[in-house]
Amino acid sequence: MTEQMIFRAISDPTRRSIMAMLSDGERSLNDISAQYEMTRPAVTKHLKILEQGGLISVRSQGRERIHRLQPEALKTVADWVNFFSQFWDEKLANLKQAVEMDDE
Amino acid sequence: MTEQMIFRAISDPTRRSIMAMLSDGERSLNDISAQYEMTRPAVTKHLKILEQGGLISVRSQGRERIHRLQPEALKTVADWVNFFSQFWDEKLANLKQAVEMDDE
DNA sequence: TTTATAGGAAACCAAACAGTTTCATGTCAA
DNA sequence: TTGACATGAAACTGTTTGGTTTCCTATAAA
Repeated sequence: MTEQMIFRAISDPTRRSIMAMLSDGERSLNDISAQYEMTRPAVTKHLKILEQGGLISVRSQGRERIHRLQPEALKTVADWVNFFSQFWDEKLANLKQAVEMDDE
Repeated sequence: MTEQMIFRAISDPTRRSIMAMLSDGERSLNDISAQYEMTRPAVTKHLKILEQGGLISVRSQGRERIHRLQPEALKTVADWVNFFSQFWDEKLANLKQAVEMDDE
């Protein structure tokens, strides 16, 4: 679950689309692959990469595999973007800093 | 400069490293490639991909090519992450929304 | 206890990617 | 105006990636 695994996982449009789908709730592999034109094994590979990046979790339920979004993994990306945000939006950066201070 | 071009650009660790370097100020190709073990043409290719994603701009100055960070391009990524941030941090999401409202 | 359903695994493929080497071009400085 | 320097461009290469097809396993339902 390195930083690179996360950036790799979100670099593909299909995988970002799957994340959006899962933001609406859990889905089985069948449910997910039904939404795409590619074959089921192709979707399986995308899900594996998302799981390796920590962006989703998977559990078995009977003969199904249920996939759930793990959005906290995106904190890594948020932090990375936030470092650069200071160069384009001082106000937002300051507010974010305030929020982080407040958390401690 | 599609969303995909941006996500592609930031998916490579060398390119993210170059962005960090440029956050400190403009750099020529020579300055940049001196920091990496790979050859200059390899760095050139990375810079081209960053440029295509709108993350850097390039200008000629004499025989040099000066590269400058364009962090605003990361707003696209920030927006995308922010959509998911509502699922992990309500407080931060609300504050961000307030900032956006305030901008209009 | 068959049969249908949900998924896993392996072998394969073409295209994209990250890198190299080699050579050409433009600009600055003696 | 010659030499050094900064870069561009093209051809090539090995590996990764996103996809396929085929076959196998496990669970649920008839």
